[in-house]
Amino acid sequence: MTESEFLRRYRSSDYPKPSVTVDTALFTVRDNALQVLMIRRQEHPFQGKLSLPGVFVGMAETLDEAAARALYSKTGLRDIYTEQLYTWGSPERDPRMRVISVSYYALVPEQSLAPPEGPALFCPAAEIAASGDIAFDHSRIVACGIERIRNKVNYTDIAFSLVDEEFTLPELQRIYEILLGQKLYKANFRKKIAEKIIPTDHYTSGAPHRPSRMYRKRPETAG
Amino acid sequence: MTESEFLRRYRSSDYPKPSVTVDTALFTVRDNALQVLMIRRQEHPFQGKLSLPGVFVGMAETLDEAAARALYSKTGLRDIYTEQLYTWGSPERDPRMRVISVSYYALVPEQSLAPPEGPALFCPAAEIAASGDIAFDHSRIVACGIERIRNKVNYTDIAFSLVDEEFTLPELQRIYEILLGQKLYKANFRKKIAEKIIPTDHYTSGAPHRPSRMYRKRPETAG
DNA sequence: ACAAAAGTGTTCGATATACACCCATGT
DNA sequence: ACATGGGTGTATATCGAACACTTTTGT
Repeated sequence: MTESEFLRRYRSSDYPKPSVTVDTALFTVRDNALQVLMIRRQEHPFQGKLSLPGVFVGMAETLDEAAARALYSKTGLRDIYTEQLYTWGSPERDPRMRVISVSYYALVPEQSLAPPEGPALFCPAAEIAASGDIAFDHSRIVACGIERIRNKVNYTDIAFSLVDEEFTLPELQRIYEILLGQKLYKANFRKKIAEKIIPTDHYTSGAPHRPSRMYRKRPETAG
Repeated sequence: MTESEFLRRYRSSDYPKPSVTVDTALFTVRDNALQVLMIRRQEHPFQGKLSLPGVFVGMAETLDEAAARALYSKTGLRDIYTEQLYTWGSPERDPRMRVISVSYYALVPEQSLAPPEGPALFCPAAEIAASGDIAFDHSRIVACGIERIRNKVNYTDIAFSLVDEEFTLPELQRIYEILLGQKLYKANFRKKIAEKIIPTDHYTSGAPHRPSRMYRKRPETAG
């Protein structure tokens, strides 16, 4: 039997088929805290509880596309920093039926976000991660996202995804401090990121102290 | 409508349902190289090509259980170090139908493995990752596993999963060197792992040089 | 005695930590 | 003038890279 013949005879309904969703934790830094976009559920199951924005994976889209679709529908934003987190497959995680959830996280600067509307709202991520009253296993997904972010801050440039295109170093340092959960020394911080940034000739103004210079992220040097 | 009423009326067949598999890359160090267990496919699709051992996820089992099941059926081993890698969801990755693959990797010491039988065989992982002639996207999964291992070697204890319960430091160092792809200095290596090991009073013998002491892994200190 | 590999102490340089000080602005 | 936070130089501690040397076995 040739491969094409095999494929013609193949009956995919012979195999068990769970549903697959993509649930996305959208993080931003607001009010000196890492916050995550949650949805107050209007429908069963878990009506009234908070959950992450999620979509069923369409039969013709990739998982990344499904995540982008979910984010676009909630924020109107495209080209957000997005990364797959983990896949959750406990048979009891959804009371309706067997649902396997591929979780993603995304990072956006606060400035690029419109105020959330309708059932969407931002919540301190640490509180969601610690709460026992969140829909599905989404509390654990948020916890997983926080951990991943904290791990990657020090050896990648993900923190830059949380500031605008042009930013000051005090701003950027505050982001690092919030993600790491600790104060950093100004001088040391600047030495460490010096190679990752490019100065502009813009300065802030209006504050009752010395203006701060604005910078851009230096494009990654390949190799 | 109450939640239980909602659940009674819910028709899960209204939603798209891809198939979900778990594909597991079982790594070991053999012949001074990182090797991975591959299966020569007896059936379509990709008949005759190499693929990773995989199973369809049963409707009542977790993903971890599916991975353990796949490993047990190929190796007869239980309680192997196993970790989820990444989930692959391109619509074209399987020519039969839409299949989403949750990939895992596992690490075992060579000594605990029986010689592979039937269509199973060990292949140098780097070759599989570089090959363009592997079934599905399994070449990329292996590449992803190699990268993950290399990243985790330095800040976790995964290398210990590749040696027996009792091991010598030259043995362990060779594992590290193979995973990292570079020679290490004996003295520095020993200083670094000194806190992770406990000496036994066993020694190797028979070799035409000084015997080496055997060690065990020190149990993780919580906190 | 010698080869071979196990095992240990010490130096050197890079990096991170900590602190001290200067600078520019609004009030 | 001064309070406030932006911005920079310098000393110290810590860690890893590199090397030199000693030890124990089989032949």
